[in-house]
Amino acid sequence: MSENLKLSNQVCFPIYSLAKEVVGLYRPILQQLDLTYPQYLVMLILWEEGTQNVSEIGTKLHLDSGTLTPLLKRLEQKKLIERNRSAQDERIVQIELTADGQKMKTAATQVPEQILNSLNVTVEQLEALKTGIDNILNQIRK
Amino acid sequence: MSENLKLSNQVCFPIYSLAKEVVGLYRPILQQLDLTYPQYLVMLILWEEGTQNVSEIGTKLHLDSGTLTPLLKRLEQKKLIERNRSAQDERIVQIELTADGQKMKTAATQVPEQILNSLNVTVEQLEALKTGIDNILNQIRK
DNA sequence: TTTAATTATGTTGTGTACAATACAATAGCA
DNA sequence: TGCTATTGTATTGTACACAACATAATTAAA
Repeated sequence: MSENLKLSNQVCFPIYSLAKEVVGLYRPILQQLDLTYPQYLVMLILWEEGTQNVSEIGTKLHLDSGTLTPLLKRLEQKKLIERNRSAQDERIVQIELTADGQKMKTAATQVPEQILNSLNVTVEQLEALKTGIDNILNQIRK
Repeated sequence: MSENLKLSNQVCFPIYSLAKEVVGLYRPILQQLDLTYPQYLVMLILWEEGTQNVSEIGTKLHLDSGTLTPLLKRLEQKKLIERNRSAQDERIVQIELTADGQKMKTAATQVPEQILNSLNVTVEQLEALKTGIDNILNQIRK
């Protein structure tokens, strides 16, 4: 196999591995909030942008309803969100923070700092990595 | 929130997203071999390095037995591998390619090329990304 | 040599992740 | 208005992914 062909394995596997490591870094930190990483991503969107449709959340996180529906039901069970059908269009389910969910935002402000610490790399390294990843994501998604 | 703190979200989420996109790129290509991406990774190891313990595969892929045992049983059902306990140490399960599994190696040589094409970026971009990812992986794992 | 610790794998439970499908509600159009 | 296509969500089935625990075999130590 030529060197170029090997390269795809040598890049794709580290991408796959790094994502698992990153989720693993979040795990003990988010455990204090009783959240998983995908659940945290949903909460971030609600904290930043307020009430959202299921499909809006799905578009932003690139997750489909088969993933989101059970995930959102778990957040609902924890009393962090409410799921209500829109009166105007009954197909739409609005996802809204509860008071508990809103309150969690304060505790969650500590998460990024803890992650940055455990990543243990320079801001310059992170920014370079972000640029490289965004380039490839744009190529793949366009 | 300071810009630096936002950075962790702005890097970690793209890492998480990119990994899903990459696995998604492999999906239609590997479908022709009736393999998933993690199954393909196991087959790659067996093609390159021959018979392995479960734990050796787990170490190389950073996967635990709760993931590997059912995955390996699925590969066994497809007659691509055999699982045999070692006579010397009966705790050890040796994972060995069948003739069918060995034969698949030829068809699979086309996979890296197809992935490189669909990634649609330059080799330089890929190598830069690989360097960035490997740096962070080393930091996290050390 | 009996016991204790370690090792290797398996099992169970929870939680993504996505394809395929279903279905109800809305929108667009003839 | 009625019909059709589209939209938004839910359901089902398959497959990871990992924590926690269980179990059996081996090794090490007293």
